Amino acid sequence: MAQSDTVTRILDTAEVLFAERGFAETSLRNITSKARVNLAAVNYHFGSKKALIQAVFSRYLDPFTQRFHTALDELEAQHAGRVIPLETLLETMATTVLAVPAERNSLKVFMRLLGLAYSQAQGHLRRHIQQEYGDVFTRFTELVRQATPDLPDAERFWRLHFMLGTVIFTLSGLDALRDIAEKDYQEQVTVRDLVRRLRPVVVAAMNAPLPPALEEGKYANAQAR
Amino acid sequence: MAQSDTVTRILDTAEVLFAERGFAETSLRNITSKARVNLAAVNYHFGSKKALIQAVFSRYLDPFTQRFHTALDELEAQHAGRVIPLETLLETMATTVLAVPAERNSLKVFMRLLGLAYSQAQGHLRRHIQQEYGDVFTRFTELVRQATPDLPDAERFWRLHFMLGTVIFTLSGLDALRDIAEKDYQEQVTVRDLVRRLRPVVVAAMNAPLPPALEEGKYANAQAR
Amino acid sequence: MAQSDTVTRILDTAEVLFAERGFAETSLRNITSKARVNLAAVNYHFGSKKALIQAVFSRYLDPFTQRFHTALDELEAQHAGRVIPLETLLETMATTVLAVPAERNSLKVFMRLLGLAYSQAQGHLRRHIQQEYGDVFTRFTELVRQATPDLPDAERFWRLHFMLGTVIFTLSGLDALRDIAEKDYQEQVTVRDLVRRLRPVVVAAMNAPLPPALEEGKYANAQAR
Amino acid sequence: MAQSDTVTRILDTAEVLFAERGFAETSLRNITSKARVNLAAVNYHFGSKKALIQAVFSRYLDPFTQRFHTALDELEAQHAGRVIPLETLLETMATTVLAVPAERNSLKVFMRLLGLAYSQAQGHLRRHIQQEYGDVFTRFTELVRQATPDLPDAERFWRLHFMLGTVIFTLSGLDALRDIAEKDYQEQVTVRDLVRRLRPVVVAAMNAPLPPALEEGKYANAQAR
DNA sequence: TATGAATGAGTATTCATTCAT
DNA sequence: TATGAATGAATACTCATTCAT
Repeated sequence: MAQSDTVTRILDTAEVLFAERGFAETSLRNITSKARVNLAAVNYHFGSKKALIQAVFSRYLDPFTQRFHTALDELEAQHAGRVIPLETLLETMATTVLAVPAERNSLKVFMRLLGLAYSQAQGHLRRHIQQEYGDVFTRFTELVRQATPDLPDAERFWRLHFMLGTVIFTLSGLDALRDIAEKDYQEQVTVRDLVRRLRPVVVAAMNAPLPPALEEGKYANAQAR
Repeated sequence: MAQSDTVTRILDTAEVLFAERGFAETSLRNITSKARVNLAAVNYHFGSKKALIQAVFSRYLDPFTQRFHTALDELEAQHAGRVIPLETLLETMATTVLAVPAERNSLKVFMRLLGLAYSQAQGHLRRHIQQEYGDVFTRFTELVRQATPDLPDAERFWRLHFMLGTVIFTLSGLDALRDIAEKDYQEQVTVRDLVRRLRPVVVAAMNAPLPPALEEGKYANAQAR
Repeated sequence: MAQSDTVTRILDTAEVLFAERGFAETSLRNITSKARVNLAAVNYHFGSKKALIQAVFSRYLDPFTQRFHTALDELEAQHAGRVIPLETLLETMATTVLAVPAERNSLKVFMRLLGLAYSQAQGHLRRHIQQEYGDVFTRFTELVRQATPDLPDAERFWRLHFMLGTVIFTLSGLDALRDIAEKDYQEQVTVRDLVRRLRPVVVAAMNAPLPPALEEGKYANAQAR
Repeated sequence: MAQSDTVTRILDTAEVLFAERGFAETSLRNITSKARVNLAAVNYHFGSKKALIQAVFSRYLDPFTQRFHTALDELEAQHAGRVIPLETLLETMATTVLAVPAERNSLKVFMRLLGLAYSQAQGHLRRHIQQEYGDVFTRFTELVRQATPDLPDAERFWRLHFMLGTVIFTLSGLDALRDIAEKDYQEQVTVRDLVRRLRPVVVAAMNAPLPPALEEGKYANAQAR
């Protein structure tokens, strides 16, 4: 069996099982037996379960970063120093992030994985992602800053994360939600459809009025942690 | 050791560990040894690990449902058949959901637990929550429907979930985000502060313009899954 | 099955297998299956393989240290401040060290274990022994110092270790040597017999003339490591 | 990469790792990765791990036997039928055994290996050494017999092994002992220095008075094993 | 009512060796 | 001649659960 075959089979199987059941709940036995590959193959090719998890993500994120950098290069060239509108930035982001999984017919899996990356206690994964892909996000955030000059920095930070939550939560839980939606509203829901619904919501959220300033002392007793 | 003591100690320890590391990553040994309780005590008092997980949630959700029903009763009485404004509904929801954990000084833990309930592969938990607490949510959703008569049902369904994602994602990942925010913007971030920031965003999102209608056939080839 | 039963069975089996094959070459499976005990029992009762190894040693060394301290107390009382002769010290040491394994009918095993403790790469074991039983040895060494006032400290240090080597090497490899000896010299060799043979050798070695002093510069090119 | 290169690299790395951690604790992966050689190379060039262990020893013992035979030839020629004195025999032995590792700057490694050969459960190794190099030892023992005509055969047998123990134990554990000695006595200890200290001790031990004869029946109940 | 002991099934990982190329 | 890939057996250890007392 050629290497690429085994490695690919492991990655393909792993990402599906991880997406279905989470990292801790998926054993290497689950993966290798479903992939019809020797149990030791994971450790041989990847070194450890942690490294396998990271490899699963890299297969999506490596091409993503590359394409996203290219896309941002083009946007900057087109706008020649002028500010790139927020909607354009969001649109580009959405298109690019969906491109790779769309080609691989694994949108659902990828979205679940993204959700897991945030919610599961895989510190190593968060660190890996931060370290490998932090730069693109920094570049993107800076462009968003230029597109929303009236938003205080802290407010922009939080709103970006609010929207990140919206998107990841929705797309990663898509299966369950879709089932309910189709039953209740007789609608066929596609990812593309959801993106259509998300756009006005995200834009409105980013442009929402600022909250009232904090009044001094008002929250003196507030329990924060 | 009195029973209530043991049971409480187990629940207190379990919720903290679950929140920190997730369900699968927390073993009964972790819990019982940290709670300084016999290893068999969990199975003795709760029957199984699954039942313990559900009990941890019930301790928050039982008083919540009770109070939320009461709060909605009062709102309906005050508005005497007229529509309750969306903002009032959201405000009431936020206040009630935060009340119980606030009293127990465990806001952070509760939010993490909520996030886990959605992201971790605990089918039994989702079913348990749906079954035990589905009624209040149905009642709330119906009131929201009356408050947003112009929103198509399907659109309202999705937007509510978009916002659920915003809130759960943000509050459950609060720790990490707070660290970044405090480092970058020298702001002390409290849960109450975040709720203040969330309000205008959620309202704006719910009131965002409708997306353009789907064009017939446009997505014939759309890859949905 | 009572605890003491399982624990004892594990210890009894473990010491025999360790003595026969070494630590690394003896798996927990070997031990538990031969002891007809559940595979998880070792980890339950001892925590880890390392801890089991240490427990095997403690079962010999704990009573040894206790008895040796008592024996030295008595010797000091008898000699009332006067120097205790070297032969008496060595005799007492030999008697005490052999007493415990003799009672348990496991002289051979104990001697092999002592040999392993020195030769196998179990850093944790050396540390454990040093830490738990270092004090008795220090006390003994000091008495030897008083019994051999003419020996330079460094010379005494090395000669004690020379003799330690003699004893441990011989007794721990006893089986093989005994087989050869019995075949070649038609002698039945008992441990007691060997101790009889060892005594004059050890005494002569300790009392051997000092080596000629090192001549300056003579070993300038000596390769030491 | 030339074969000799690979083979040498494996042997060089293996002996160091074996000496540091023992045979069982050193995996072929450890060796090949440190030697920067293909994992399969050991099995390819040596056939098995056991064969590699034997090869490591042969690299020292083959030249040793050859030289030792030559040295004994010369001694016998010089003494022309007369008895060769014990000290001369021991001196020759010591010089020859140290010559090869000294040339390769690996005295420490070789001594550790010798110690391991005796203590670790490598039956195949003991058999291999016995079989390949037994003859020289037999020849040497016979010369020692002639040099110590008053010693009963059995006594000589045991005393030779006592001294073997002294030497191997000391030199193979040299590192740890040296550290202690240098700390406590501010002495730089070289192998040559130790040999100087060993000589009078070994001679004295071989010439020690005979032990008192066994009294009949005295040890009838002696527990030998 | 509570617990220490025990257990069988499971975990990730490492091992020496083989094999196709 | 040499090697990357693969493998089956083994490793120590952890798991939730059960059971006798």
